[in-house]
Amino acid sequence: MANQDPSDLLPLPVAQMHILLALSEGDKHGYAIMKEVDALTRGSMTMGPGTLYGTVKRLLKAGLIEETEERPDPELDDERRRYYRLTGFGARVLDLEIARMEQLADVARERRALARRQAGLER
Amino acid sequence: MANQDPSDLLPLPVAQMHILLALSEGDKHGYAIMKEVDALTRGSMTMGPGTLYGTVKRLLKAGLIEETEERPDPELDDERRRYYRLTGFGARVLDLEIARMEQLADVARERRALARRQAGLER
DNA sequence: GGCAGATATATCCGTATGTGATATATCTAT
DNA sequence: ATAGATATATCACATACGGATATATCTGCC
Repeated sequence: MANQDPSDLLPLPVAQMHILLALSEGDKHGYAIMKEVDALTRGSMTMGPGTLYGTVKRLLKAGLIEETEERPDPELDDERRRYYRLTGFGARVLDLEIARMEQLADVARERRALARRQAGLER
Repeated sequence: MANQDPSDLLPLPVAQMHILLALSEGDKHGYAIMKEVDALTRGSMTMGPGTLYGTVKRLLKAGLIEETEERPDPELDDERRRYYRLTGFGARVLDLEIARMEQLADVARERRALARRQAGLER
């Protein structure tokens, strides 16, 4: 456990960010997370099993996600699955990471616009 | 060289993103880049020399930045410095990375807002 | 002149992260 | 029954990051 300051974990590695985001919709099992990432990025980011299961292990260890015993309708279920859930701590980290990305993207966009304007004037 | 599709390089590692961003303001030498990153993130991200020089090497190799012979006023200069410049290719990659971050942050914010609303209703 | 501290680059090494390949097994639809 | 999708897991390699260390120069100050 040992839940430190969530901002210590920033910037969050991309794979971790994507998994937390997928789980923010609700509990999901590993394979479903992979599909979700694929869908969300319209295929521009494909997360293979190596990245997925390795990263899930790290997220569990860091307490950002937890495995849950709750399972959907037995009809829809599949024994093999292992379901994961975002913890409160994980949600806090995710929110901070989103804010970090937004801030950085904002500053970056401004700078690039300025740079393009200057390049234009020099011609 | 071998300049492939810039989108192949996404997502850009954080350190690479920050260095490209620093250079989007104009040519800079390594140490100045470190300071810039520190300033831009208000100290929340400190880039040490290991990360800096290692990442610069990768960026050069990938053709995202290049070393320039142009130097400022001899009065302001320092022999030890090595100046770097964003290449056209690097600028394209940076723009794509900014767009990726914005898109992801937007979707993420929406999802989190929705999740919070649902958590509220369940109470 | 000499000293202290900031500036500047560079490399090393351990750790963290990411990815493709491979393996194994179960489920689903035909 | 069998083919292909679903599902988890691990391995080995590659890339990325970060602290520590080393070396040297510059700048301001006394």
